[in-house]
Amino acid sequence: MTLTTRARAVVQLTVDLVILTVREARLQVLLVVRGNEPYRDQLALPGGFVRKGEDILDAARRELAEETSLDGALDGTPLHLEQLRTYGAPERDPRGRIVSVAHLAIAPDLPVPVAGTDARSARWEPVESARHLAFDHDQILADGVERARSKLEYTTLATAFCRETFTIGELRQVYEVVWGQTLDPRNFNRKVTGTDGFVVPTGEKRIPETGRPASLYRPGPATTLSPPMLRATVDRPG
Amino acid sequence: MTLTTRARAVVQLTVDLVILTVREARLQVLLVVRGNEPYRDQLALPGGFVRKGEDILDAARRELAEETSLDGALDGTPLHLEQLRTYGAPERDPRGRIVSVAHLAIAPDLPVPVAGTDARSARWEPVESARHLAFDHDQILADGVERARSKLEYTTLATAFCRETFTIGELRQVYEVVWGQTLDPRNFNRKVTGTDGFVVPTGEKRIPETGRPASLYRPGPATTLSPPMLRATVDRPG
DNA sequence: GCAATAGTGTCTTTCAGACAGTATGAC
DNA sequence: GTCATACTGTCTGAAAGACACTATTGC
Repeated sequence: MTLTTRARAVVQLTVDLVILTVREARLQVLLVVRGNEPYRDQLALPGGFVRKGEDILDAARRELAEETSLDGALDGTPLHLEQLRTYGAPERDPRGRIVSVAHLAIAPDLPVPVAGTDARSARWEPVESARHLAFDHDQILADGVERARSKLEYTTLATAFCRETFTIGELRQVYEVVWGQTLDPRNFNRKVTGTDGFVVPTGEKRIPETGRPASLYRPGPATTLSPPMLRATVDRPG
Repeated sequence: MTLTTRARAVVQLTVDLVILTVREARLQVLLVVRGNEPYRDQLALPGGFVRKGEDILDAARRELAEETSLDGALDGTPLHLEQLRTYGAPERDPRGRIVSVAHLAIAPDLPVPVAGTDARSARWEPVESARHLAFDHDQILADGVERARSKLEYTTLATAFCRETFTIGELRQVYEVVWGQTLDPRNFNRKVTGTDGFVVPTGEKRIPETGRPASLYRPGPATTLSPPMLRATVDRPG
């Protein structure tokens, strides 16, 4: 039952994190097993309370650093972190009125054992099989994935999924995995290298176990893509 | 000075509204003169406190209805209302820790005197001249305008600026005013009528004071545009 | 030379961008 | 017929989509 009164809501604030990566050719999300009630022993998105006097984005950065043990940066390249949206249904948390400002983080394929500073076990899970999460985290995850998918279209976000340097093939795999569709390597190559400031060649090559070495690139100065990358759109009428 | 402690933040929640419309061939925003401290007698975005037990979106709807005297709907067409982003810098409000969930609302050119239910004077102001607002509302307004601009590209949001029925010329004016650039009427017409589900003809015509009558349309079922409308992009490198 | 992966060139089609003239209604 | 506004048709250029072969390395 929901009671609405004239009284002002007084709430506690949390940040929740949708941390996405591409691992083993799948889009995966970082989940934790909750150590406390409510939803004890259930899977949830990492997150925590905003502290008194702490900025919301700082709180998200703090949680991200704790969960990924990376201080929010990898080899000097800061992880992508942006506010996603705020979830504040009155009954979303049984402990009381707790409003969560969800954030979206994009990480390269990190060293496998991602250990949080606390004893909670953190693990990567493919987004399709990440279901029945605690609270309204199914919804938050879905919104985060959708945001990532659409930002690949008109921004250079895809490079945030890659390590400091990467091959065009790796970048293409990011698109293929996040969008769930295959892309023509020739057309992709033409588009990426023909878009000013998307990627810049390092001049070096990565030698694979077998096959021809691939040229390495690093992210360019551009942040937006125009014209955008196009994916086969699924239009859902109102 | 900002003090960060281990203690959890306890905050009050507000909703602020960026209500945009196209009036007199300009993009305008609804502003109110604050009746109370802080920032008394200064211009601000309309908004108010979320009530105990009240959902955030409901609070935004309530404030929107109060400010526009339209109960969130015009002739049965609900006004467009979406969450924009959350602003929670610790010092953003001198009264204490108050976190604001800003929303973006799009309205057609409403009947001129927009009177709030309370005695505060509300008025339309062109977005370029809406400066020096209370709190961090300059930033919120800028973010709202930017959101509206970019959503015109890949969604059918532009119809939310129009009344129940509209001419292609009126729709084009929305794009021109919001983007601040002129568009070729022939190319615009071809694009809009050629995009499936964007607009549907009503079969009626609007007879102007002078000149040839224009065909009327109403919004179609499509919500996203693909391929998107393109505006001349200003790329800002990272 | 064989296996494995990287990388490229051309044709076709679609669509954006530029541009000027015709149509319809009121007076 | 004049004024004012609505509306349309064609050409051009850019870029997406489809498609198959060559290049480089380790073995």
